[in-house]
Amino acid sequence: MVESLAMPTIYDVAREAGVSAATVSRVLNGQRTVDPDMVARVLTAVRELNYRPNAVARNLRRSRTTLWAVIISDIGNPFFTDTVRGIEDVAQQAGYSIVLCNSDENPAKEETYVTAALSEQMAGVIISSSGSAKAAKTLLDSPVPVVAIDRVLPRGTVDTVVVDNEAAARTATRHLLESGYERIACITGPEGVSTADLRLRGYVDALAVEPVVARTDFREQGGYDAMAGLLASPSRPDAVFVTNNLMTVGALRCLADRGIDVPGEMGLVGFDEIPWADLVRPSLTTVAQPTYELGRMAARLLVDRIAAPSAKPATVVLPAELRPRQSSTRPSPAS
Amino acid sequence: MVESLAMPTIYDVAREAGVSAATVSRVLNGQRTVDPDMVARVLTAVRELNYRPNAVARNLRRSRTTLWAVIISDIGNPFFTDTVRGIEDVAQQAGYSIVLCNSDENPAKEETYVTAALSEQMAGVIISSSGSAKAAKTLLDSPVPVVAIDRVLPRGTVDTVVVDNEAAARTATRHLLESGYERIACITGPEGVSTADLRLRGYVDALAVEPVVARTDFREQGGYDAMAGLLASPSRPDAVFVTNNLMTVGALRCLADRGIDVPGEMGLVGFDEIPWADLVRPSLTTVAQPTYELGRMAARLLVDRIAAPSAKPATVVLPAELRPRQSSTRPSPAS
DNA sequence: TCCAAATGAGTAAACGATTTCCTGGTCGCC
DNA sequence: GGCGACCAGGAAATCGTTTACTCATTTGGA
Repeated sequence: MVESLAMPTIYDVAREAGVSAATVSRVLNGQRTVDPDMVARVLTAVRELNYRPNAVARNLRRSRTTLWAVIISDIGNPFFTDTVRGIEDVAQQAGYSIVLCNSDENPAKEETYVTAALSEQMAGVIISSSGSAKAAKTLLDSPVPVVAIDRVLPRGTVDTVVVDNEAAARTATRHLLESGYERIACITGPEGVSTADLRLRGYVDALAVEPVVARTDFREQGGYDAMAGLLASPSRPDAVFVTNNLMTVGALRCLADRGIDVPGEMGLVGFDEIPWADLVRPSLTTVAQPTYELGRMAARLLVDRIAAPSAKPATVVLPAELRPRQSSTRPSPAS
Repeated sequence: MVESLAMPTIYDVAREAGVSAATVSRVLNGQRTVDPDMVARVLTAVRELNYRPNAVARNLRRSRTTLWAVIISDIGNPFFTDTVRGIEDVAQQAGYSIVLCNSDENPAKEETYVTAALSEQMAGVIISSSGSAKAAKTLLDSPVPVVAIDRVLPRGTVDTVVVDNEAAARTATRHLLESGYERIACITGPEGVSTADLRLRGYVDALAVEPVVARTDFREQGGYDAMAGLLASPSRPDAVFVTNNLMTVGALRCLADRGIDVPGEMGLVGFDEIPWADLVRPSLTTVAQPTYELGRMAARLLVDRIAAPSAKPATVVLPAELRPRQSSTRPSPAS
């Protein structure tokens, strides 16, 4: 077995086995029956030369790939961990591999990844939009199958998998009201990102009084700063509904830094489950999403879409579930 | 602007602009100076047709790509979040994009991703090996530039970026000893994974007495089960050094479920920083790694390796830092 | 003014696989 | 025995770029 710098091609294998390149291809792809003796010769040649088909050439010739781009907005968000697993499990089953692209809530990065996915002729795209209208338009103008997950695509009529954000936010807000909190604020994400807007709407909807809203990014530092702002404001709340997990952590850290008692002085409900919500003291009340199932469903929709590109786009809405824990359980005023 | 099913090719653009395909290519790649008038015509044609170069064809022709495969062992581990960011920042700078592959600590999956990376002619691979000797051999036998990160590659002489695991484990164990714990156990990962073995060695090294070791996977459930096992064993420890973050969470949850007081009844030090280590009660003593820097360094090594494929492989060892918090602070026996 | 060098654009040959088309041989059936 | 269907294998076209070559034209220097 000679090691050479250049990778062996199918012609090298053909020469070594004494057959034509077409035969090698047929052996490797099992398209047509090939003489058993030749099969054996080809396979040994493949092993001898340590031959590995060049996927780039194959993809060009076939003008399709077996890759999905999964464009998520924050790889550091545990929300996406299970979601990606769900996608991956279905993809594997269907013969696709996934490549993960982390846009980091940055529209420019998102656009880069979208154009890359199109240039690379990806078989499909699953995207949690960071709100870039340009990226959305690029995708919609292209023939590539797309599924939106977690967040709807701006102005997009594509397959979509989301949770019932508005209803879940209403439930969370009502829960705080029922716990006896009176001045409930909301910390939410950027305008134009569907989850931020819908969860805000649910909160406003459930509230009888004037809403108190802090808009920030969906990151931890944003949550920290927003919480600090609310604490300093004249309309200081006695409870807060935070519309994603990272901002919840930020808010929590802000409260801890200032020694503010949760849930005594400040009630807290966060959106998205957090792996350690029950380990922290006080334990965190959260709105849990069926993350793994979201991923599975998105992948299934993508498989179907690839099979039937012109079918009518579907929207799947899954329920989210309130998990009441200590951070929203107001001690009785007797104490 | 006519929408057609087939993507336009460079020849469509050439025809539209009234030039040759070569000229279009030159305009788009800025190789040589082209008549400004032609440049303008080409660019409008590109816009008209919504043309996007086919990266598959380009890669084939150039016989190289601008993609790096980053193969990590667990996407759910926050350790990798910052690491991937570090890699990404350097990659972007150097004109590469990264595709993330999650092996999930599964050697078979890892092998799949390795062969995929080679087939797809990736420009380089950064890998945190889950211990598959086969995957390692495949990589080493190939001409693709490889950098090992976090964990050394089995039997591999490649560029490597790690922390000083043994020293850090010694420090952590000594810290528990100095805090007054006497029967210190160690929960570590699979044999053959370098971090598991080296951290164990550091622990054994620092200990004067007979070590108590539980081997499991690097996952949360494994940590839970290992902790449960230690609690039930005759040689029940009064402190435990856990060699990664997920297992630490598992151990912590096990202790919480059984109502065992930390740090009173059981001291705890975990390897890897955890984003919420200071929010949990008791706060967690950890060995923090320079995660972002690990990623940056690995990416830099990869850039260098691509530039000089036959240079001597380097190993970079970065320091890890003990962050003492409550979980290892034994209350004075007076109480 | 003339020649060499430089420039700019087009033609066509790669890149490495898959797949269509074609050829020669075998088999089965009348 | 003859004819058509079938089969297996090879030659060559093809996917969409980039780029080595070619050639005409311009430029600059002597």
